[in-house]
Amino acid sequence: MKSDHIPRATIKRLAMYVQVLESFKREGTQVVSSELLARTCNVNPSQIRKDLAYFGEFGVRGVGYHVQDLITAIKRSLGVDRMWKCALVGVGNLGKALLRHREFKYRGFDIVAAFDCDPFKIGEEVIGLEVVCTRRLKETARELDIEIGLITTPPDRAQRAANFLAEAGIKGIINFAPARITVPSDVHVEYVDFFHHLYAVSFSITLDQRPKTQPAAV
Amino acid sequence: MKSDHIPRATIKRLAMYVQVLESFKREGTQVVSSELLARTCNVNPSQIRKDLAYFGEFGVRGVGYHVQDLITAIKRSLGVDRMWKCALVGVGNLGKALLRHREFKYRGFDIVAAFDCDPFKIGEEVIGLEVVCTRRLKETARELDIEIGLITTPPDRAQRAANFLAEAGIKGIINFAPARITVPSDVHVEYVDFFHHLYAVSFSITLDQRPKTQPAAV
DNA sequence: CGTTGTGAAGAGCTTCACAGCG
DNA sequence: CGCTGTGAAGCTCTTCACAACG
Repeated sequence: MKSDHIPRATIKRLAMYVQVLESFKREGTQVVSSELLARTCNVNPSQIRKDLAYFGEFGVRGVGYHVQDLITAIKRSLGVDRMWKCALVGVGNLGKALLRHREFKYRGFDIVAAFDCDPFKIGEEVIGLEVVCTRRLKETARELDIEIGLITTPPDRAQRAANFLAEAGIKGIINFAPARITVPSDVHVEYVDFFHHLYAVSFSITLDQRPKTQPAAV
Repeated sequence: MKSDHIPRATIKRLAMYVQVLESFKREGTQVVSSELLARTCNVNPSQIRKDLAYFGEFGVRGVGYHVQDLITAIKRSLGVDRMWKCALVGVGNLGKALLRHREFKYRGFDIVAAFDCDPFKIGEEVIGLEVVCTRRLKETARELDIEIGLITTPPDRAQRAANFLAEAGIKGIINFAPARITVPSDVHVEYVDFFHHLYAVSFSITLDQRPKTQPAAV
């Protein structure tokens, strides 16, 4: 297969497969079929095989997939088989929480610098990382060879943070601020907004509870 | 229109529209066209009109949409025009961060109880909320009329938390733990895993940088 | 023999194009 | 006149069904 365009949804599922495969690994399972993995992930088995086929042939016919090998293969395909240096902009509640979150480093994303424009925060230390003035972002980021920026500012500061990051030659931005940003076309942006999950649950529950006198609705 | 099935993607976009509309409101804009909103959200204008049409006719032909009215209409459509009582299970780093996150209450999700099974954490207070033993979840949740559960346990405890929540008659679960869970079919589950955004950025950057000697590849 | 990998069919979402209407 | 609301067309992603093969 090895097609040239990979659906966004495939990337999302691959992340899920890794998650599930790692729990299989913890439980000592060495081999999985697409059928078993699919059941655990609530997707169609062919979906999994198709997703994997974008990147190569990782299975053994008649047997299935070797868990550890598949984890390795997916991680390599996604480019997370190495450490990415990240900078965080905006050391508020959310920013601090992310800085303290061990999972980032474990998953291959090392936050090596933290910036804020609040003079009261500059110089402060969060788990051994000194908060630096945002004005010094460009030089610091270049010095440290940072490739990815995490924006955790208030919404009205997000665009400015994005500008600084783009100027610093950063290649990718994950924006946790509830605001849209515009960046040069060579910078990849991802928006994190987990509230839509809360909204989705709220919506589903509300639907269930709305009286269904008329057959339509739902 | 008022169709009976609403795409998941529509819900996600509606959440984004609210976000963007609220920033328009902050800036004093009173009326927006689908074209302007679309440009800000990076989607197609008809997409927006179609998304809204699932729920009603909120616009004025020849004019556009009144910002505040549209916010209200979308929130009502999603069922977030009221306060939802939530319980949080797992008071670790992530759990504490969510408890401290003001945005939850602001967006209509009030975390009124926090549970953990670690005896050292039980009794501890996080922003004025006492951590309660998970074993008392069922009674407490019923007492407080809790409808939504947030799981922030380690992955191997997620299923147990889900079981407790389901038993307590909870209608929806947002699972922040990196693990799949199974619940009775009347419970709505949403998985929050923002790492797939990091993976997506990692993947995009890696693609850009991979030498394209052969036209196929990746 | 059982499971993968994959072309083809199918489903669902997005975009177009324009009628409808303030 | 301009923008919304919407049926129809277009397109992408998902599922099916089976050949390929360890």
